[in-house]
Amino acid sequence: MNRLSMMYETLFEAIGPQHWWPADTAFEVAVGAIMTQNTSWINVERAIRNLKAAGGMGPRELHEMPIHKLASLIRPAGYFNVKARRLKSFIAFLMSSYRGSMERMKHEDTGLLRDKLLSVHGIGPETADSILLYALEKPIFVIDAYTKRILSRHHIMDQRKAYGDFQALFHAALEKDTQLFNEYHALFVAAGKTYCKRKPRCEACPLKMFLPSTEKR
DNA sequence: GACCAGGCACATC
DNA sequence: GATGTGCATGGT
Repeated sequence: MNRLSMMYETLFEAIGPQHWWPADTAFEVAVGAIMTQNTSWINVERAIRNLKAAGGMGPRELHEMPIHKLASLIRPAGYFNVKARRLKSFIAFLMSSYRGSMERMKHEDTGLLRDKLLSVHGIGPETADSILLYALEKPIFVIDAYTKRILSRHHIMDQRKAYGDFQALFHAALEKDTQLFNEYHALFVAAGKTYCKRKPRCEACPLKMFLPSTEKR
């Protein structure tokens, strides 16, 4: 059993299932993935509530909504002008390529779809992979700031290495299992929030057993 | 008041 | 290819 598998088992035992992604529909996952870029989830929840209250949490509704109205509704999520444009770009792509249907998008070849998502304005590797894994249930591992930080703290890979380098590590070490990837990434985020911020709390972290003994602070 | 949060596009070297 | 900057709200 490799180290990444053991870290997963350890986190799952300690923290338990995270039940990601918190959303009612695949489309809502995608919207949330764009809005949570460099933003705490609590603020995204407010924005999603605003959209729902305005009757706008669907591809058609958001496609027809004026961009300035969209921006004002998602204001609590921050970067609202930028994100309104990014949401519009994704929805235009969803409309033109899949007639507004996440289900039709799901039937696209995964590798090809990833390339297409990456070509949409405002969708980078993490957002694309979040949509693939959490909205479309494809076995693609999502790398985020917490994942990089935790692996870097454990000297498994330097934090400044590229997104793809981190992702390759997981794809090589683990079975391509959607449920496993779902849970593992969510556990990294949960563990990162609690134990691995700028001021780490390694003494309380379930992963401390994987640290060199000189670094357990 | 500083720092941070489930990134990305764009400019510049 | 690597590095720097703008985007913005809300919590600690």
